[in-house]
Amino acid sequence: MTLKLHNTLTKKAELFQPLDPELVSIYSCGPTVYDHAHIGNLSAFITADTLRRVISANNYTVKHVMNFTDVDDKTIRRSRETYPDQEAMDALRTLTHTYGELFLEDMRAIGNDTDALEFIKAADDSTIEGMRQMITELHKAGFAYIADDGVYFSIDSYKKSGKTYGQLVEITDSNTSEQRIQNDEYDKDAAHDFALWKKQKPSEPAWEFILDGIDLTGRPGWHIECSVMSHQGLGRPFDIHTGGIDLAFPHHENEIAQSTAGQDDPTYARMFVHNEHVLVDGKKMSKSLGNFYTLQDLIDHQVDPLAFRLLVLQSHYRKPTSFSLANAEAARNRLANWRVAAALRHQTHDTIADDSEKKVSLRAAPHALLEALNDDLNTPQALMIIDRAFAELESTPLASIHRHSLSTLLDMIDSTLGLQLQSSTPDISDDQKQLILTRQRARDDKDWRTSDTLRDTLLDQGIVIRDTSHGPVWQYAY
RNA sequence: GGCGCCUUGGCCGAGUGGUUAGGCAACGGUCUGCAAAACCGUGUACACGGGUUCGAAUCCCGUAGGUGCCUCCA
Repeated sequence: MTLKLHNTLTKKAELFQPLDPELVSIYSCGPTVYDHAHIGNLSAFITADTLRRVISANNYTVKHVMNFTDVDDKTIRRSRETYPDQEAMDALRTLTHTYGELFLEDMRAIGNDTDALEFIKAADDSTIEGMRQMITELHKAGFAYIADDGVYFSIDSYKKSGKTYGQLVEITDSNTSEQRIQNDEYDKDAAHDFALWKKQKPSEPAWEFILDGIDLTGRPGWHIECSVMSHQGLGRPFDIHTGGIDLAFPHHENEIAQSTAGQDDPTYARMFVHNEHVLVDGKKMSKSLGNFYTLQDLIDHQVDPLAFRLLVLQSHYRKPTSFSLANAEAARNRLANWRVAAALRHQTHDTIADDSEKKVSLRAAPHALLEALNDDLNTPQALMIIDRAFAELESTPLASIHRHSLSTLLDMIDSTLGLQLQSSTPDISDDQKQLILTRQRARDDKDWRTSDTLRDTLLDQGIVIRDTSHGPVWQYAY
């Protein structure tokens, strides 16, 4: 079993070989916690979660770090608007804590395992201290310079040290708006130089920072946050860096530059795995276009958050996903059908009447599923395998379905795809089972009135009875 | 302007030189105490124009349309 992943650094699918076979290291760019996440944001985390699940399914132990960007322009601006009476720092903490918690709720709702993640916050004291140290080192080594509004990273110095800027996205003269190098002491030297640290502006939260005897009290730049947090969480280099494709440039490119400037090892992360966007009407879902849905919007439209997860998994992570409520409904129906199959495990047995070779797809499915996922997370292929296996179940009498085979497949689905088919379909109560038996006896006696009444009773409890030629089968009503 | 990507049947969405992807929806039929389900059947799919090839949705060139990044963005 070998796992292949597409690496943005090489633009190719590569065999995944961890630096340390005992512990795979993954860093995922997390949310900026200034507002509710929209479902486009969430889709990136579904991809990251699925990636970790698949690596785990290959029997690796994984350390998966995700950051909270809880200090930047947007969090500061929003916190001042929302809590104008609080001190700047308190307002920032209040706002980011609130949305951080809401984010975690959304994560769990869409099936992402937050317990498997280690979260690091940019505004934590230890992170800030790490950033001060890193900036100080970069400055000492000549890769950073002090301007009147902050500290900048010099891409020119970086390139002169023999490193490559433009590993993820090709940087050409024509797509940089300006690349003249002027050694002004107090200005951003080149258009692409980016801020490592920004000096405090009036009524902004700030942390002390003295560099080269100059008081630079202020706050970190965006890119340095992730370099420091990944370093603190995973060391350097680490195995896989994930994020939305929009982060490839400049964010990840800049992370690479900061983290490898002056280092002997030119590697920051071995692989970058980037997911494509969720589209609405063919356009990227974004706050600025206003064409976004939050998870709550979906719930208001009766879309199960896990159906949204299935919708995301229905398309390959490196292809855009078209979102519409109609598509969400299709995913919801597909998930409902899968839950019907999952509920069958309570109605089957470990010993089966006939062990014919009919259930080929069911038995082969767990292995085929992992094989598909190991092929650069080919979730659409994986879903097809599941559909085939479940379709086979529907035409198979309960007595001929081996419970163990079904449970094995469900375990594989839930562990790799996180669809929670089993926890969403618990067994029915003994009373309810008795009702089904009583109803069946009434049917045998052709007492339709009693049997229909009992069927309605069960329906009121959310359970649907299907009378097959092999006897009654129950499922949850959706 | 620079660097990319995309265009598959009603909708979504895999495939990527020759063999039915799959889902959702729709229509017809069988079965059924009723209901539900199930089962069987039904769709002249690969943007357009050239080229390569025994053979192209798949490779090459061009055209059209769409879209992403280059500024905060998952």
